Amino acid sequence: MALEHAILVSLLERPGSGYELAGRFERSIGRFWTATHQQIYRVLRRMESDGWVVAEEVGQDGRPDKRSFSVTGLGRSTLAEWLRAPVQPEAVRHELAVKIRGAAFTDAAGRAELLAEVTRYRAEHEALLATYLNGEKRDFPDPGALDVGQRLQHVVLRGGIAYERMLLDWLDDVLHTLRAL
Amino acid sequence: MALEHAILVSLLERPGSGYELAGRFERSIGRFWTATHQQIYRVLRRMESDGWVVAEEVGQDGRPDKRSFSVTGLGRSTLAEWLRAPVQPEAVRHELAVKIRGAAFTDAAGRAELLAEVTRYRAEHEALLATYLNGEKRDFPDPGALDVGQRLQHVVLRGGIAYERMLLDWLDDVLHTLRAL
DNA sequence: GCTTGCTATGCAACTCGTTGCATAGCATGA
DNA sequence: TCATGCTATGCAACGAGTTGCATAGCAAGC
Repeated sequence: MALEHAILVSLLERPGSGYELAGRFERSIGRFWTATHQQIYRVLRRMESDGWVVAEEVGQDGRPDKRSFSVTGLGRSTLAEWLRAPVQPEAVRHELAVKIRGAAFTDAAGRAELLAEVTRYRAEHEALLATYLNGEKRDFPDPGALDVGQRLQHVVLRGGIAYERMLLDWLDDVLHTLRAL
Repeated sequence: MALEHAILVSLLERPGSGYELAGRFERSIGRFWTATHQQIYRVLRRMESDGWVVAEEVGQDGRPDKRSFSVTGLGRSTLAEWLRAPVQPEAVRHELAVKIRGAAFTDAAGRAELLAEVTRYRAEHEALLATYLNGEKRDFPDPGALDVGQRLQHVVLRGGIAYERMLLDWLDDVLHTLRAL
């Protein structure tokens, strides 16, 4: 498991509350590690009791208090240790690929519906690519003048961009194949 | 959840036992949907009691009997229904991306170790790409003469190939970035 | 002769992830 | 004024996935 570590990285980049973290996991970090607020709160509580993070109560007027977390020395060294460990083989779960192979066992109407769904899915990822490219322009306008953290964030974002471009090309291939069936 | 559906597709392509399925999930299907034998046996039992698959006892000499499963009409229509449903947004879990962003919070020695790990990871995926390309040459030597099922299997394999090529290019970018830090 | 490995299936315990729901006050717009 | 939506946190229940272990006989190599 590594939600803990994704949270450590995010909190090192900037301390924040569980709610704020959930927001980041919807936006930036969620590009490469998804999590719901439930998971985040539960894991944060465990991390706090293990001494990886500490909370600071922040009173706010008009809304509930929030607990802003930051990473302790122990948290930092735990992360460093994890960074040294080999990358675990990923659990691949590509539903669309299953559906495409499954299309061999349905009729023409079913394949037509799949084609429509692939088209919708493609539009979704086209929009996502646009978001990434926008974010790149906004956050890394001058790639020559970045600090270490930014350069690493940029190379991860370039990975997302490369992935989306590859995906769009492949989806065109899929659409072509489905139409030619 | 869709392990059920991945199993349905695999059993429609060719009936087999839980053990055989586990093998396929290690090799071909596992490219886009991983599962252990435990998951497979448990889900198969549920699918059997729901009437999606039926088992045939096959006696074998010298080894335990096996139960070969095949898909029923109900299983087939369940799959058709699932094929019509929209693709669920995927749970992205890219550990390496977390580690790369985490590298901003470690020292030079830690970054050197990460660089070594990325190099190892790259070699692994280079080998995987070679396996895919070999499989393509073996299974689809004449792309003009394929039936519907094969054409769909081929386009999914092309997706795997495109993914691995993209990944290798990106890993080169990562290695370059880490070295230039 | 012994170990290792393959076919073949399964139990038990545990952790992780998901879903639905609850609270609570403020801001915003219809 | 009423509904919707945002900030902020949490419980409870369930389903999915992982890990360790167990059985059992045969084949192959050291």
